[in-house]
Amino acid sequence: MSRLDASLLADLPPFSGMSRDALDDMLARAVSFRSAKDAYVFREGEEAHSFFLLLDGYVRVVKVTPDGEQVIVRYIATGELLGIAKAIGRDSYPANAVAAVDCVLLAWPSNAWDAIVAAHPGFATNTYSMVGSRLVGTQDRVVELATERVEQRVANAILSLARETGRKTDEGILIDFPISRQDISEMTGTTLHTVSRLLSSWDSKGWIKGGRQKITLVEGHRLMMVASARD
Amino acid sequence: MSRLDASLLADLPPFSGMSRDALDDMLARAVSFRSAKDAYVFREGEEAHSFFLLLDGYVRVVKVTPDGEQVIVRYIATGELLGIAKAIGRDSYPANAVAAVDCVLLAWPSNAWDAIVAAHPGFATNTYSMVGSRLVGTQDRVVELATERVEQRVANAILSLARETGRKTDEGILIDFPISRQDISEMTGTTLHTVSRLLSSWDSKGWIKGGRQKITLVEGHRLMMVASARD
DNA sequence: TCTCCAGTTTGCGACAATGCAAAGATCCGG
DNA sequence: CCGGATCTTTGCATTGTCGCAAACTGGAGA
Repeated sequence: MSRLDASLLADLPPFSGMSRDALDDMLARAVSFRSAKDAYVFREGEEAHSFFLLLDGYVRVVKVTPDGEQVIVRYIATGELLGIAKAIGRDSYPANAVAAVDCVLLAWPSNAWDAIVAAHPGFATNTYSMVGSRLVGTQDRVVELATERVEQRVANAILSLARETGRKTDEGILIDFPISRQDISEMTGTTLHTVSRLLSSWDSKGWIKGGRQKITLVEGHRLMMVASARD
Repeated sequence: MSRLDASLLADLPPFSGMSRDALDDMLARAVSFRSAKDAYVFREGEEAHSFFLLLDGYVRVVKVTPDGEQVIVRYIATGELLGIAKAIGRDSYPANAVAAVDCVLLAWPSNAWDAIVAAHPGFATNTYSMVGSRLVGTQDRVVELATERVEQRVANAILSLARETGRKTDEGILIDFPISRQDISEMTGTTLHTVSRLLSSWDSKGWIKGGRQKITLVEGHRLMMVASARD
C-alpha cells in the first residue's frame, strides 16, 4: 500500500479548495508508481486506462508525425495532471508521455473518473479550467508559430521553461531537467542546428550559459528583447 | 420573445442526448439575435458576459498579435458553441469572434452557466468533450505548423474547410462563405502572396477553381497528395 | 583512466518563402 | 453605369532557415 499523506496533494492546483477528507478519498483511489527517465508513461492511441498526477519530476508530451518527426506539445511539471482523456471525452491518449527525468506519479483508473467527478465537483472544476488554460496556451502557441521567426520562438521557449521550471543558481536561472538542443528545436518547429547557432551566439554574449543538455538563463531581459523584436 | 422551437436544437451535437424538456429549458434561458457580416460577436479581453450557439452562419475566431498581425484560430460552423469562457474557468474571452457572413445566434448569460450545468449534466459533458476536441485539434495544428511546409499547410487548410463547410456544386465542393487569400494566409501562417501563387498554380492545373473570395475544390485527391508529400 | 557515444558546434551551399512593387480583376455603392 | 475600393495576380530581388557534412566535446560506463 502507498504510504502517502493527503498533505502531499493539498497545495497542488488540481486539488485546491478541497477538504482533507476529500483528499483522503482521492488518495485512497490512487496508486503511486515510478517511471524511469525516458520511459513512456503512456503512448499515443493507447486505450486511456488511467489518468495521472505527476508527484515529482518532469514529463514531456510528444507527438510524432507520419514521417517520424517529433514535436513536443508541452512539458508537465511536478503537481500537474496528465493523461486525463476521460475529462475531454476521449478513450485513448492523444499523444505520448515520456519521463524527462526519473518521476513519481499517482494513477487513477479512468473508469473511476465519473465517480470522482461526482464526489468531488471542485476537482472537476479545477480540471476543466486546467484544460481550458491548456487550450488557450496551445492557441497562443499557434499564433506564435504562425507569426514569429525562429529566433523569437526559441527565445520564448527558453523564457517559458525558465519561468515554469527554473531553479535559481548563482549563475542564473537553470532549467531544471536535461534538455537538448534537439528538444528545443522540437518545441519550436526548427532544427537542432539552428537552435545550436542561436544558443551559442547568446552564450558568447553572456545572455545565457549553455552546456550539455543544460541551459542557464543569465540575462532574461535580453531574451525578452529578442522575443519581442519588431524585426 | 423568441419564437424558437426545441427541435432546432435537438440535432445539434452540443445537445445530443438531451430530452425535449431539457431543450425547452435551455431555450427558455436564451435570447436570439443577429450579427451582420464583419460584426464582432465578442472581443478579446472583454468580460465574458454570455456564451453562444451559432444557429446559422459562420464565425471566425481571430487573435491579433502585438504588432497587428491577425491569426485565424478557427472557424465556427452552424450548430457549434462559442464564447464558452465559463466552461474553461475564464471570465474574459481569449479571442475575437467575427461574423464571416450574416449570422443568427443564441446567447445565454454566463452567470447562468453553473445552473445550466447542474440542471443538464449531458450538456456539460458534451461541452467539455467539445473543448477537448478543440484542444486536440489545436495541438494538431501546432504539429502541422512546426513540421509542414507552407504548400502542405495551405492544401490542408482548404481540405478541412471543404470538409467542414463545403457545399456540393456541379463544379466541385465550394467553401460556403466568402474567404480571401488573406484569410487563408492567416490560417496557415504565411502571406497572401504565397497563398495566391499556390492557388493560381493549382487553379491552372484544374485542381481547384478560384474566384474573388471563393474557392471550389475540384480534385480533392490532388490536394491530399500535396498535403502529405514526403518532400 | 581510457574509450566511445550522444550531444554540440560551425561552415557553406541551396532554396523556400518573403517583401516589395505594380498591374489586373471584380464587385459595390452612388 | 461609372468610379473607386477591395481583392488578386505576378515578377523580381532578398534572405532566413535548412540540409549536409565534418569536427569537436563532455560524460558515462567499462
